Amino acid sequence: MKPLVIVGGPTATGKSAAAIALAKKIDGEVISADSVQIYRGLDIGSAKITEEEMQGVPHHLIDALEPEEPFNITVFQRMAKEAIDAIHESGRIPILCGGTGFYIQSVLYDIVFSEEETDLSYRAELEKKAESEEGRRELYEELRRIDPDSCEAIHENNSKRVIRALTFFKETGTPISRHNAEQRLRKPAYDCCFFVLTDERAALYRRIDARVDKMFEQGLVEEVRALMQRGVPRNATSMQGLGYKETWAYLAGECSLEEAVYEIKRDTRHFAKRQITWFKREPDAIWLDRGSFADPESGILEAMLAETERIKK
RNA sequence: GCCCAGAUAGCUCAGUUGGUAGAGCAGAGGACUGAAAAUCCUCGUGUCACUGGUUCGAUCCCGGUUCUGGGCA
Repeated sequence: MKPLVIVGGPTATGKSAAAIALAKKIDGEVISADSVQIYRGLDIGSAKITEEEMQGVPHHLIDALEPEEPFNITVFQRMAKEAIDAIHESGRIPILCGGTGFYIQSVLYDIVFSEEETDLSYRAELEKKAESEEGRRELYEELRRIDPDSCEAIHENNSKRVIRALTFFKETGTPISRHNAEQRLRKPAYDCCFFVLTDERAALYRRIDARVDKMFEQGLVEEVRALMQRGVPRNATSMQGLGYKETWAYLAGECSLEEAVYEIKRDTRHFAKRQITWFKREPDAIWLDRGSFADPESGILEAMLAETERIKK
């Protein structure tokens, strides 16, 4: 199996810097597993690292899409696999670095998704139906008919996932619950070192608050204004990013700047919690807690180097 | 100084016609396999400010004290 290093963890734990430091030591290249940094022009709000910070280490899947373009896990998976293959080809080590656990998993386990959705009208129809409460109930009953196991796993209120289950069945003729059960059995597709950077909760939250304040000092409002003026639609995938949707609301006059800042900090905290939950399911992850090192930067690098010896060969 | 209104969960507040109390937010935990920075689920004991009194029983009624608003001087 080919080697792959993964650097995951919640936001604001120093993943990017750790990945670069490691890349320089083991002759690696970085692939970003981040649903917002992929977009050109979304720099401040995504805490995208700069050219200088990259220190000459090649980075993939950063600035790879225009802000108007849609993005989802299948696009990510395809692009990430292409990058990994190319890096292996050149004899170097790919380092997948980012906070989106779902994306990381899709690569590590090489999850199979269904074919491209062809009938978009069906999905639109379901989405319209989901706007009302009785419509949502009907969708759920429909799901119960075709795939009762999914009803066990998906809550009635989670119409996003109910809709996906229904469209999946329509496209493939098989219940998504069966498909998911199969995918869950997959084993890692790489010889992998999976690091999860973390920190004591209070320290993490302090760092998140500081980072959000810094984003506004750096001009997040201007960044979002420029995207608006460029004509990026509000419902674009890129504008769902934390910091972007709230700043947009502020610029649209829907809330005060203080409210926007408060919400970004709060929602980023919630997000960090969800990220941690995601990584906890990973059985072979090596957790590196910043608080347990006298000097987190060098301590984490040393720990990573010791582990990656195994896959370098 | 006087008058009025408050004081209940970390915060904002509701409530108990007297039988020791509950929402939202915050916080915590979880799910997730084509929007994932998305979407969704679960979790609520706190000297009901303090202190006397009435009462079988007071957070609730009455008196006093302290504090916080607002008004009048």
